[in-house]
Parts: sequence; structure tokens; C-alpha cells
Amino acid sequence: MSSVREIAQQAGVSITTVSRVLNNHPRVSAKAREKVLSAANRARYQPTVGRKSTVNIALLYTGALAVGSAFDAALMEGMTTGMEEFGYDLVVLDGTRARQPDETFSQMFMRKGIRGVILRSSATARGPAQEVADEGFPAVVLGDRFDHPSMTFVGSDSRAASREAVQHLIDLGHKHIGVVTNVEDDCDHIDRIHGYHDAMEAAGLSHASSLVFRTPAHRVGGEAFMNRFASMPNRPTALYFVDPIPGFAAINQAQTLGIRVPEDLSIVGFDDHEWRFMSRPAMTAVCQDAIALGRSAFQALNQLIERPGQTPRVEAKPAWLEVHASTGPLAHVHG
Amino acid sequence: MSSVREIAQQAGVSITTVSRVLNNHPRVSAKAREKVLSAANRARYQPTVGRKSTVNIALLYTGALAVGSAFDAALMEGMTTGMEEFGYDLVVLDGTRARQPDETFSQMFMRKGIRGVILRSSATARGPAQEVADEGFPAVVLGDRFDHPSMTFVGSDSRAASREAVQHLIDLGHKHIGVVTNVEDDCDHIDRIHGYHDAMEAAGLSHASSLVFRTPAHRVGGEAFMNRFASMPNRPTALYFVDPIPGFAAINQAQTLGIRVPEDLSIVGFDDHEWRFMSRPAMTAVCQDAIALGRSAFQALNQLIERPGQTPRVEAKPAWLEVHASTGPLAHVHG
DNA sequence: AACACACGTGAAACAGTTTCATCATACTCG
DNA sequence: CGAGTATGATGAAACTGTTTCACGTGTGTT
Repeated sequence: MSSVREIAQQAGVSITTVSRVLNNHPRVSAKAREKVLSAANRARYQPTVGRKSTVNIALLYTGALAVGSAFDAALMEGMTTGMEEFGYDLVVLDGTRARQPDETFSQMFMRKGIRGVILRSSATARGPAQEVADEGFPAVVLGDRFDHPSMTFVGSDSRAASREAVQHLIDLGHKHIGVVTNVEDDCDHIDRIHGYHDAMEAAGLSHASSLVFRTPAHRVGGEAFMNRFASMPNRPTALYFVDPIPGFAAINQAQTLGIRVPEDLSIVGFDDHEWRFMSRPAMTAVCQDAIALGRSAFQALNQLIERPGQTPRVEAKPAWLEVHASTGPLAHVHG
Repeated sequence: MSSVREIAQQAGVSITTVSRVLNNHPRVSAKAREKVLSAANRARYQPTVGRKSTVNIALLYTGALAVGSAFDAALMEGMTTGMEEFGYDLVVLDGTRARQPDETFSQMFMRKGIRGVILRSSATARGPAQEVADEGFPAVVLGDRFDHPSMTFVGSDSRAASREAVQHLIDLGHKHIGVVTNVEDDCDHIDRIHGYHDAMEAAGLSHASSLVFRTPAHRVGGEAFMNRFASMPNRPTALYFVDPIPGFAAINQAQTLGIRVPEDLSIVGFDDHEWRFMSRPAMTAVCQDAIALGRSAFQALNQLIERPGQTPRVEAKPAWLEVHASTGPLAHVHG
């Protein structure tokens, strides 16, 4: 439909200049760049090579997140299952590095032949996601959520399951229950804490901020927290770990420190794989299906690509509670 | 250097036909396809779009393997660290699906603008890797190894570390030692079993094939093996699990069945993350650094791309033994 | 005032892809 | 058996996007 030649005419410049702007060459005046970009946006320009459209989907990491966790691997597996059918390939990008200076995200995506983006963002590093949203490029945010009129979000609804999890602890007789979360928030994490609040409030129990603990979401973080926990006076009898790894690390470290699980301390964790069966005792956990999450993200994105101008939406995949052996009845009264 | 026009002249056809062959259009005769492909190979044809070369690196999965494991995520993280610097992006491909009918791998790679490939193959699904190797496309095989004059391989040298691991068991007084491996072999697995053989043989102990057990490399496989193991007469006093997940599952299941670890059974596992610290007892394991492995694979591939015609090589990253709490001295004499 | 130089720009050349017309061959139906 | 029709292979030309090269133009320097 729209070509560099057409954009050039619209903007009153040569096709050379258009190409330069789109490829972020340095030798182009701010005025020309401005004219070209506005014309390109108005025309909903999408580059084709020869006549063939490029067909890639990007998985864009922003900020502290990086490919490398088992969760991300599962997400990718889910995404790719649907993609082949539509002839897309998955390109993995680092939002902090792949962009050239002064380049907008849309420019970068066009340059790389990318048709749609799945964004992995967190609350502390939302800049890029916000930018992509503002530029109107087809995109889906995965695992985070923020206020934006035209963005589609896919995540898991862990609030309800988190509430159930804490209710399970309450049903076992626990009254003094803490929650352990990452030092960095994203909406999924905040949801889980809300779920904790919901259950505690409904039961008339205290959920003071002193019961919300923070530790980095890795093994050492989980162990360090447990060491700190062991020396706390009047410590909770049950904990809900909102991140997978620290939960597992804590189950171990607790026992190493002589705190029996679940006799002395009940632990509910979070799991997006099968690791809950691997701890000893097996971990009672709020579970989500990472593969399904990835699949949904692609499907939502694909709809956005096929029918642009669609109403954005928020999709919440279910999460669920599985009771295993790391939680048990309150054995003896503290104090 | 070489363009479709040049290839067309060489092959005595039009540029249209060349483009069609390279894009695997159906309407082209076998004879014309043959002529064009041979001319393209002779000229070391590499497509450019406009004038700009495309710059992608593919991670190609073949056969049963799929993106989705934590190991693969770590490999990817390693690969991508080096790639940005050279302006490459990572594209994830499924070798069984991304290819169009009758298309060679080289054709597919050229079509997708891919400059080099990292191959994840296993012994049972080597077809694609072999094919890529035969076509002479820049490629590195990761985690597998086979006989090919022009292929570069990157893997971890787990034979020596495996030998050490079994020697560690022998030093603890164990004489009746088994090894548990996947139902599917790749060279890394075979190496580990060789390491087991090495140690057993050096110590004059039996390593009969009845001591090599096979179970699928997932949790249920590990648990099922342990159930089987529990009912074995005259069972080994120590086991070396050559895959990570079954090892962890076995540590748990053993204890669930009343087999104490390490008092009744010593277990050495395999780990490419930090999970060895997460089991209870913490797992004595042969460890490899998946991120470093991924990084090395890209570096080797990059050299191949920058200086074609280089001598292929076999690169073995170190693996090492870490002794933790799942192994212990032989407590009481069996039999 | 004359010169050098960087910068912005576009014409033209180039790389690849697709459309459309052409020709040959095979197949169908009277 | 022969005329008409479908099908398959092919190339010229049109089209998309990128890069080279040459050309002003303004700015600073001596």
C-alpha cells in the first residue's frame, strides 16, 4: 500500500531521505526526520522487502529481566507453538541494547522486519513498554499490567488463587502469616500480595506491612531471608513465598536451621513448572501454566496484527492452588 | 559480490527463476532448480536486501528437543550476551517445521536472512544437523557430537568430571554403583557413561550393562525408576544420575519410599543451574555452566562467519564435581 | 575575500520479489 | 483424430527498499 516513494511524496522529500530516516542514519536534519516520521505514521507504513513482507515476532526484554529463567523458556515454548502456523519466527531482543541511539521502538521493529512484539516488563522498568504502547505498535504485555488505553495485557490471575492459598493456611489454624516477595514489583506480584490481603482481611487477621518481607528472587535471597527469619522474635507460623526459587531455597534452609516444615513452619510457594514435587517436603503452591501463558500472549498479539484497531483487553489466565506437604496444621501455640 | 543477476547469468536463466528457486516457489522445473542451486552454492551466494545484509543467528532445534527447559534458557542467555555486540539477533527455529517442502536448510536460512546456526541435536535426531553440515552452512553443534569433517562442536567435557564423581563414590567405600541415563542418547550422555566406566574399570569394579539403567529424563521418569529400584534384589548402594531432573525426583522418591539418602543410598546427580542446593539433602553433582556453553557456541560460530574456511574444531568446556550431602560413606554391608 | 570542509539532500544505480504475459505441452471432449 | 482448453515453466518489466555518488549550501578559517 504505502511505499517509501509514497511517503517521500507526502513528506516532500526524496526516497533517499525516507530510507535514511527509517534506518536512523545520522545525516538527516531534524525537520526532515520529523516530516518523514509523521507521514510514515499517518500512512501506517510497513516495510516490505521486494514485495514480500517480513514476518517476525519479537520477544522484547526490558530492564532487569533477561531471558534465562525456566519460566521464560516455558513462555517461549508456548509462544512458538502457535507461531509456526502463521509463518512467524521468534526473535529475541534486549530492549536496552538492540536500539540505536535516537531510534524509536517502532523504527527499530520496522528495521528488523518485526510485525508484533511481546513485552516482558516489570513495574520498575516500564519505560520501554510504555513507549511501545504510545507509539501504537502492535504489542502485548506479558506478566505485567499498567494503565494504558490501547495496550493488551496477558497475565495470570493469581490474586484469587493467592487468596485461596492463604485461606488454606488460615483453615489449618494459622493466624500469624507472612508473605515474602521480590525486591522488584510487577503487577503479578502485587496481585499475589493483594490475594494475601484479601484472605487476611476477610478472616479479621493482621496483615500489617511488617508481615510483608522482601528478598531478591533467587536462591541466595531465599536462604538469606530464612536466616533472618530464624532470629526474628515472635515470628509467623506460616509464610507465602510469592516467587518460586526463594520458596524452594527457604524450605531447605529452614530445615537446615532446625525449623521443621511443616511442623514448625508452613510454607506456601509459587510454581510455574513441576518443581513443587521436587522439594522435600513437596511444596504446597500456587501454580500457573507458563506454556499456556505464552500461547495466549501470541494469540492475543496475532489478533492485534490481523485486525488492527481492535479493542485492547486484559486477559487473565487461571492460577490454582495445589496442596502438598509443606503446609500443615498449627502444631503448638507460640508465644 | 554475487547477486541474483549474476547467479541467473551463470545458470542461464532469468533472475525471476533464481528468486523463485531461492524462495522455494512450486512453479519451477527440477532442472532449473538444480542449475540455480549449484550456481548459488558455487558463488557462495548470500542474499542482501536492498544493499543491507540481514543479520540473524538461528537457534535450530531438531527432533525431540524443544525450547522450554531451564537448560535451554541458560544456553540462550549465554548466546545473546555476545551477539548484540556484533549486531546479530537471535531467531528460534524448529527444524522439523520451519522448512518448506523440498527446501534445503541452506535455502531456508537464506530466505530468513540467517547468517549462522547453532544446532541443538541429539544422537537419535541427527538428520537435520548432518544435513546442515553437508550443505556447508556456517553452523555449530551444541551439546552433541558426531563424526563430520567440517563441523564445529561445542559441549562440556563431562567424562572427566563423571569419572571423578564415580571415584568419589568409590572412595566412600561403594562397590556396587549404578548409572541412570535417558532413554535417548546424545554424545554428552554417552561421555558421562564413559566416565562411569573409566572409574569403575580403574577400580576393578563391575560395570556390567545390568548396572546401566534407563528412564525418561523427567520427574515422573525419575520417580518411576526409584519405585522400580526399591524392589530390586541386591540393589546398588550408589547411583549416578546423568540427567538433572530424574536425579532430583529420585532423591525425593527414595526418601518417600523409606530409603535414606545418603545413609542407605548415595546419589550423584547432574546440574546445570543452582538446583543442587535446592534438594534435600543438597545434591552432590557433576556441574556444567550452561551460560558459558551458550556463549562459547556463539563465539565459535562467529569465528566461522567472520573467517570462513576455518578449520573446524571440537570445543569442550569444563565440567566439575561438587560434593554436597546426597553422598556418604557406605554405612552397612549389603547382602 | 577565498578556500576548505562538513552537512544535508536527491538522482541514479543496485538488490530482490512479484505480476503479468507468453509459450509449450498435456489433457479433454466432440 | 483434431480443436479447444487447462496447466506448467519461464522471463520482461514493474515495483520495493538501500546505498553510492555528486551537488549545493552554509560555516568557519586564514
